[in-house]
Amino acid sequence: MKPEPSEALKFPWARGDEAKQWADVAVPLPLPDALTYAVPAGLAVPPQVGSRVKVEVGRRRLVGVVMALSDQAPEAAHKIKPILEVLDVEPAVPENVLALADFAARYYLAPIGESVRLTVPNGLPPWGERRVSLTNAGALAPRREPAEAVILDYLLEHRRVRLAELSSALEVDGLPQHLERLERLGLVSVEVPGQKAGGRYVRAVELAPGDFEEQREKARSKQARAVLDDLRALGRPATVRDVAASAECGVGVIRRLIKLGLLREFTQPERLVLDRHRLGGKKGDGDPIVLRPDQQTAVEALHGALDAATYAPFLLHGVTGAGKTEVYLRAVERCLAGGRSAILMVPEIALVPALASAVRRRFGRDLALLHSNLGSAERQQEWERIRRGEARVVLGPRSALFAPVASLGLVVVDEEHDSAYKQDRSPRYHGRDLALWRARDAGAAAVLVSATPSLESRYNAEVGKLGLLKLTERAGPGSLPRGVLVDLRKEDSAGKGTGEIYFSGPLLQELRRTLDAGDQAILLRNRRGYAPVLLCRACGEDFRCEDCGLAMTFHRRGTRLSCHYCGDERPAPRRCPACDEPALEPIGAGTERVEERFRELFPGVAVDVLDADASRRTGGAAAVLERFSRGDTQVLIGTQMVAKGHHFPRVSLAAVLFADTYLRFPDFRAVERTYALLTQLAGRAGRGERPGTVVIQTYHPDHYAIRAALEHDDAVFAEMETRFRRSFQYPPYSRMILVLSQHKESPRALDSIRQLAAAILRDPRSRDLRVLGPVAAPLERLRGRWRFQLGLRGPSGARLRQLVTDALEKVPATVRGDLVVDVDPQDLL
DNA sequence: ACCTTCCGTTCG
DNA sequence: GAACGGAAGGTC
Repeated sequence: MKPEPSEALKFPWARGDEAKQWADVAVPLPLPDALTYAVPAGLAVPPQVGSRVKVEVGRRRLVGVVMALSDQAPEAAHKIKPILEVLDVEPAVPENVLALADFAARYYLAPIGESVRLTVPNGLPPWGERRVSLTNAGALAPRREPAEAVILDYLLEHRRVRLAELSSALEVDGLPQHLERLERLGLVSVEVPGQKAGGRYVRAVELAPGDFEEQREKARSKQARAVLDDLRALGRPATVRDVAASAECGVGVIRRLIKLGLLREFTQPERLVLDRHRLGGKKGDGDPIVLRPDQQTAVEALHGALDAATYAPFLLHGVTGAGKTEVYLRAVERCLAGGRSAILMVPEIALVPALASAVRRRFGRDLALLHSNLGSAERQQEWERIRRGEARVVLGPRSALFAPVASLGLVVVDEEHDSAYKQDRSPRYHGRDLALWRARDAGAAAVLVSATPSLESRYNAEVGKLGLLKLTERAGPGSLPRGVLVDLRKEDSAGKGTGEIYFSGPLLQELRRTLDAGDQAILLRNRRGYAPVLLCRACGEDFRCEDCGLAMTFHRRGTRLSCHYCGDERPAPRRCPACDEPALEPIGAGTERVEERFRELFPGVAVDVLDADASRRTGGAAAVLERFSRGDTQVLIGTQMVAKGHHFPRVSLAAVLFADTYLRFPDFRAVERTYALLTQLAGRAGRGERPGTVVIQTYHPDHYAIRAALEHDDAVFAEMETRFRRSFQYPPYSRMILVLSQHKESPRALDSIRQLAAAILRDPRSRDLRVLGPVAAPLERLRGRWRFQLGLRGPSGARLRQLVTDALEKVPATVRGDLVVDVDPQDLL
């Protein structure tokens, strides 16, 4: 029963929100909207907007996030279930982040729950699946509070238990709050399923149960007795290392005691030490850099915007090596000085270890570093540091945009043109575009940074939506590299085997010169594996993936065939299984084969491969980059990863073996991608004292993207590409939505997309649209499902989204289930 | 008559 | 996304 307003006046201590009896909760299911739950009286903790709550959905128990509270009963006729439990004393998600998630869900036509899931550090895994265990500190800590003592002692007994078990075994009120506190104190660790556990496990020992004196007799040596005495005095388990140190004995003594059954050994998660991500260097290292005038101008513009503390978006455009990083790092400093926080986004943090350590050096403990290798507890810890304002600089990939930063003053989007900012599953959000939304919402400055800005950002700068900050010179000693164009049409093909990648005469010459001078070289080949096709010369069998219908890539390492589209793998046969002839021939070349060929051509030269396979194998891309950076390897062969923003002063040659890989993609952004990749690659050469050279091998030597990259003529590229986009009405001169229909029965997939197309075309508002399709998608079949797509272009994004939303509602639910909507698509595959 | 599998529906 | 239930198809 809700109190009348007059009653509330009579009881002024009654807080307003106590009257809220209904809560809209976003749950991790693909439902368009939040579900309404009742707020039962007598909850230990009242729910607030942003609180995580446990609720029943159907027969399942899930964790959701409260989106809104209301004192008005919902109109709906269905039953309303109660909130079972409130998991956070303070809201886990600040309202501004919730607003961002809500906007993302609506803009990208995605389920609210999938969007809200991004706002909590480890998503919203099913309740009860999580496992709780004790850390060292938890085992050793004094028991301060009865309820927590019960929890800790239970864990001491049972090691590692499912949360559901813990909550049924212990009759502890407010278990989640206690666990949350204990986890914050580092006494327990909560693992989230499907994610790497936080920290490593260490061995720990405790006294075996039984009579102590009796056992002490069996110990025999003085050191062994000391071990037992110490452990008894401690009263808790301890790590092997700690015991050994305290008893001043070797680990051997302890091992013997375990064998004798006097000690019990077990493993437990190591206490989290985030310092393992410390990247060297201390705050304030390094010489102060003197800015060039163009940098100075940019910095002043940013400082002005930060001081004004209103929304101010910029495009920072400058050639590679122009010192863009220094400019935005100074902006971050100014932002901190003004008492606000900054988010710094990069496409893939694993590929920029040098930037990460530079930022660490500069901001020290102020930095929260988010990356995909964080365990769940580590991620949570970083998220907490941000929420409490301990860390005011957040460095991470697109997901960092959802960090619970309280007073945001600046968002930086480095390499803003990079398509890694677009998430390829729901919600299909673009980190750069959402960054601008969040900055505007927070009254913050935003800086999009690139040497090769996306056409969208160039356009926005032109129409005044972004303030243009241009850096025109290259900083430091390096000058722009000399370009060498190799026309593959004219090259003598006598020297190359079937479909092999070709080291042309000019490339070999440049390579020899570089290696003789003791310099380093980077070779780009944008395909991993040994050969994209394995072909039987006798019968024509070409080993296609059963689920995708595309040729599987041959990997010589491990002799496997792998489908690069669905990830399926199988052993590669030695002779053709169809005709039994030993006539299998690898056609074409990926990084593995380029490496092989290189070793033949340059025996003894230290070479390394950087691609998805290699970095999985050798302990991460960072390790490969580190070896190259130290000079342990002289040549780096790899996929587009090698072109990212690394700074290697000793690289004087960068070459792309086949520049046309993207050019033929049926995608209007193919040219832009090629240009950005080639320009970035060229930017790797000649960053030190020595002048650099870039070699481009291509069958399209006259293409403007290749010319512009070779001659560093950004204006020419921008003009040509703008003309193309404008005359064909492609983004940014239109807005686009791509709808994909997929089903394992091809006619069904086609029917679904046809129904949607019909619903759209029936709508009079579709008059000014350009409609492509329905047509078979470029990847016609993927993971066993046939794919058709419908491309829609129109002058207004909002109207386009509305039209699609309405059409989706008119179509039966089964049809809708086959469809995937991509707003502002980056890839048309 | 009974069981298994597929597919569509629903979640407050 | 996944659990449920009805329909369809197969089995004794």
